[in-house]
Formats: sequence, structure tokens, C-alpha cells
Amino acid sequence: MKPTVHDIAAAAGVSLATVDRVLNQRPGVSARTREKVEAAVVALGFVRDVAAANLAKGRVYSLTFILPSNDNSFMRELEKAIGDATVRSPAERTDIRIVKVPPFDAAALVKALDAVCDERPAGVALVAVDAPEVVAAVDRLVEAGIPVVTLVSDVPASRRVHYAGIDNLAAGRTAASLLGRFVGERSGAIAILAGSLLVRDHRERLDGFRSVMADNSRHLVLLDVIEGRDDPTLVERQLTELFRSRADIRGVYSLGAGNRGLAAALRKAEVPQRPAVIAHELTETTRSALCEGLVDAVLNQDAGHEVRSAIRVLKATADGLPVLVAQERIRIDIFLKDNLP
Amino acid sequence: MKPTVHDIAAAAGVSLATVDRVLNQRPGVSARTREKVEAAVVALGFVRDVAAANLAKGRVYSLTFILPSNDNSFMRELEKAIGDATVRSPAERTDIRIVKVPPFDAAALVKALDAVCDERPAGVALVAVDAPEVVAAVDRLVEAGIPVVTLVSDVPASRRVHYAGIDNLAAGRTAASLLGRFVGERSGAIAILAGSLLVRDHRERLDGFRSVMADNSRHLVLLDVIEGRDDPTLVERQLTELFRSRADIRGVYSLGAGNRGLAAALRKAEVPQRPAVIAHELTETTRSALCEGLVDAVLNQDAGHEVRSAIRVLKATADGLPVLVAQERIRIDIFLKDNLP
DNA sequence: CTGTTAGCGCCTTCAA
DNA sequence: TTGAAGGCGCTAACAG
Repeated sequence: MKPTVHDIAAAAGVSLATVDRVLNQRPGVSARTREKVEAAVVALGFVRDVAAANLAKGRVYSLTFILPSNDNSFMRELEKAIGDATVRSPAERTDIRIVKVPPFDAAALVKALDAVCDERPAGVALVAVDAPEVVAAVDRLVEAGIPVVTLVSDVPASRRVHYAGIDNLAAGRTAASLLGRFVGERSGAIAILAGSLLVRDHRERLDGFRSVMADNSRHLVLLDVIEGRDDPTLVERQLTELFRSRADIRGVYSLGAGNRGLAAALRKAEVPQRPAVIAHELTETTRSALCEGLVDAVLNQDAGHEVRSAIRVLKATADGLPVLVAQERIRIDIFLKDNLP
Repeated sequence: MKPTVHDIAAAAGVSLATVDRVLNQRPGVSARTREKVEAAVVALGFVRDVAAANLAKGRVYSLTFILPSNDNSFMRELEKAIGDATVRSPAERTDIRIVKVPPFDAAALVKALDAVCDERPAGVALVAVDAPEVVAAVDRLVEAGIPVVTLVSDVPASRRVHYAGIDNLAAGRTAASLLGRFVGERSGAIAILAGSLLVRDHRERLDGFRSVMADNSRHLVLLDVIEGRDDPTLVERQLTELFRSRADIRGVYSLGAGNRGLAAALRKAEVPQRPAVIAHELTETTRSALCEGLVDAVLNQDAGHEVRSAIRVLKATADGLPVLVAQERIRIDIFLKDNLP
């Protein structure tokens, strides 16, 4: 049988309360007694039953998610995933709140972070803008004892405890590698679409993409990045114009959101041969674009995984438990029309 | 506050024991009383605290995993994943046991299933061989009230409650789609390596592969399937011979295990241009083959995910809870050398 | 058919 | 510095 606190108490010759004090590192135990208890713990191989502990404590973890108020499918997906987590909240002893802030706006994010800090939640997850003010604000939270997890886009310079998102450098490299193979030997130009280079995820994808393109595909020219602010209308206009202005576009890498605009532009583009296209995030739009053959591959991050991972990490950290980093790695999903779920 | 059994008892004007009987669908409650309790449950929006229930029940789920005694990296990976689950067993209230059987051997599998049945575990997971006897044996377990989950390779004709593995048809299609693009316009032959067509996963991958090849790549000839029984030595010999016998091999699809043999054969093959190669399962071998450029893409199923999913499903089913199918879907990971974890 | 009572493993006053 | 006792939400004898 698994040993319980009772067994420890008996073995150490103390009472339950004392065992509990030692286990939870509370004061009021003499060094000698503490040692006896600790010895008993290792001798019997005691591991505390977290479920029972939580039951007794009646603990609930209040968590705050800070998201950009960006209206694109991926963000909606993310919100939905958080909503799902909220639904099974009672079972997981969490109390989740969502705060929205204007997108790509460091100042607004900082303000939100500071406001959230005053509510002293058990943990905070945010889609970060990579700016020094944000680093400082995140660090203030951590300083105040509130663990912070970045979601989707990271701020590595900060003291956030974890980043729940994909390796965007690798994503960019993967896109370049696939696009290079899809284009083949033909020479020509590659268009690159981003949301904003203010967010780290987009910048890193771009870096990864460029580096592999430089290595593998010297016969292709990378055009200047088009920043579409993840806005479908803007993206469509810019891309349509590009297609009109030059006829040698062999490939498109859309590394941000706003893919409704991409699909629209591709659909109406009058080109002899359709360019190879790689986009990010599997949404209604990109899914049908894949099926139609407008898009060749979609790199995806699973919003549900990211949210669940963020919650697990925040809870564990709030309890002072270690995080199994390997377990929490978020994969880059690659979808072709042949392996759509 | 979340309502508890006490609240329900008070609201319905009955005792705790009666509430408990209704909640757990135990007999010995009059229809009228039952209705009152059920009304209270919906009125107060009661959801039972599973953690507390398990604590009170002191329940442990004894689970048996039946694996082929095949010595390849993937099976070792699977065992390791089960081992990891065993380690955190106490926390998850599971008691996991592994049974090994000879690979690709329906009779042995049936015998093992029947033996396991006598031990009346709370659930069974197995890597299945797709044969009528196996269907019958699985159904006997289910008949005996023991939920069964197939792992990695399915037996859809049986009454297993769930399949924890990838969609192998889609995997085969994906491999064909990628290989077609990687090969490009050149015509020639494609070699196909399988372990054994007795297991459903290999057969399905082959079917998916062939169908997309037929659609997309008419200029490529598919050679007869080489069955290497997932045995590296055998695979190496067969493949080496093939490379010697014809010089127009443009691509290789290795849909089984035993990839050490594949890598060895590729490494020493004397061919003017290396064929495009797609293999399954990310292991030490395939990983280094990817890095070396011997293999172009690896399709992978995450053994850890599969094991954890199998456990969740078995536990849920043992408790009569529904399974969230969408949640339990196992993804096909696609690795290029650019997105290796 | 229904209720009383004593736990499951742990935490937390309150006294000593 | 320590211990006794009660309770978290639920289940399971054992009585009525």
C-alpha cells in the first residue's frame, strides 16, 4: 500500500499536524523533529496525494489570460480553447478570466499587465509583444510572486516561467524547406507576408525562412516583406497589387494571420502558373484553401494544446512544482490536403 | 459556491446516501425519490467532484498493455512511454502491467488476450494484429466487461472502445504527396518497404500511398512491396539488392520499422542521384538519417501521446464516462530536418 | 426503500 | 514547538 501521512506520523513518532508542517515547509517545527519526519518520508517513499490535498485545501487557481483583441480565426480559436478550459473549470479547480488588449500595442499590454497584477491571480498567460516595457511589466508580475507564461509569442528576455508556443525559427525553416522543394528548379520571386514584425513570432519565422532560403534556394529572390497587420482586407489589396506588378512570383509564404485576404487574392490572381503557397494556422479559410489547391501546406500550432499546457504550467508553478519541459513542448503541425483532420 | 451532495440532499429532502445511490445509479431508490434528486441536481447545476469520489472509493485502475516483443526503436519507445506512465501511477491511480507477445502472430495474441481476461483488469490496450481470431478474442474481453483500446494498429471490426493511433490511410497519402513533390518531374521507380501486411497499419499506409500516387504521379512506377518484417538486417539486404538491380529508383517509402537497415542500404548505395526517401517513426536512426540528408521526411506518431490517450480512454470507459473523441485524436507528425525537436 | 455513520488522505484551526 | 479534532466532497457499510 502507498504510505500516507498517518504512516509517516507513526514512523517518525509525531502527530499528523507536525508531518503536515514539514511537508508544506511551514514554520514551527524543531530541526530535530523535521529531520525525523524527512527521514521517514524518504524511508517509506511517501508521495503526497495531490488530489486529496487540493480537496482539503479547497484550492482554486485564478488564472488570467491576456489576448490581443485581433479579430482573426486563430485568435478566436485561442479564445475558444480558453473557453473550453473554463467549462471544465470546476473539475480542474481553475477560475479563468480573459482580458483583451489592442493588438501590436506594447503600451496597452503593459497597462493591462499592471492592472492584472493588482488582482493577484495565481498565474497569468499572455500573447506577448516583444518590447522592453513589456519585459519590465512581466518581470514586475514575477517579482510579485505571480508566475507568467507567454502564449504563441514569447518575450525571452523576461523572467516568464515558460513559453507555450511553437519554435518559430524552426517553423520558418520548415516553410522554406518545403517551399523550396515545391517550387523546384524554376527561378523567380518569393513573396513574404507578415502581420507585424513587432511580435517576436513573426520575426522569428521570417529569420528561419530567410536562412534556409539562402542556403537551399539561391535561384529564388525574396521580395520585401509585406506587413498586412493580420488584416484580411489590407492583405488582399497588397497581394493583388503585387501579382499585377510582376509575373514571376513562384511562391508565397504567409507567416502571419489574415489569410482570408491571401486566399481571395490567390483566387482572383491571373497568373500562368499558380505559385506554391505556405501559410500558418489551420482555420476554415486555410483549410478550404488547401482543399482547393490554392495553398500547398499549412503550418499549424494547436491552440488547444497551447492553452492546456499554459494552464498546467501555471498551476504547477503556483504550487512550486517543477515543469516537465519535454512534456510541454508544442509541436509544429504540418498539414497538406492529404492529412487534414 | 459549487453545490455539493449535501446541497442536493437538502434540496431534495433526502439523505446523503440516497443522493449517492441516485448519482451512481445504484438500485434501491423509489422512482419518486429518484426524480426529486435528479430535479435537484439539474436545478442546482450539480457536478460531482471526481477527485473526491476517487479518494473516497480508493479506486485503482489495473491496466494491461499487450505489446509485440519486436525489438525495434519504436516499440522500445512505446514501452518507455508506458514505463513513464507507470512511474506516475500512484498519482493517476493506475496499476499498469505489460505483457509481451511474439510479433505478427495472431494465435499468440489471442492466447495472451484470453489469459489477461482471467485476471479481470480494469482495461486492456493492445497493439493488434488484424485477424478474425483477434476480433473474437477482443470481443470476448469486451463481453466480459473489460474495455479494450487498440494501440498503433487497429482492429476496426472488433468491439474495441477506441483506437489510439494515427490515421494510417492519411499517413500513406501524405507520404505519397510529399514524395511526389520531392521527386519532381523525373520519371522512374518507387520502392516500397513494409514490415508485414498482416498488420492493419502497414496495409492502410500502403493503400493511402498507392491511391495518391495513382492520382498525382503517373510518371512513377510503384515496385512490388518488400516485406522486411521490421528486421533491419533483412531490410538492408533486400534493399541493397534492389539498388544493384535497377538504377532508376527515384524514391523510397519505408512504411514500417527496421529503418536501421534502410539507412545502411542508402548509405552504401552507389547511385548517381540519391532517391527521395520518406520513412516512419522518429528514432535515433531516422533522426540522424534526416540530418545526414539520407531521408527527406519522417512521419511520426508520438508514442507518449498514444499511451496517455489509451490510459485516459480506458479509465473513462471503466467509469462509464464518455470519451471526447476529438480530444483524443493522435496527430501525424511530419519532420523534416528543419523542424526536428 | 431510506438514513446514520465512519472513513479516503490531507489540511487547518485551536489548545496545550 | 507540538497535538487533537474537525472538515473538504464523496462513498460504503450497516442499520432501520
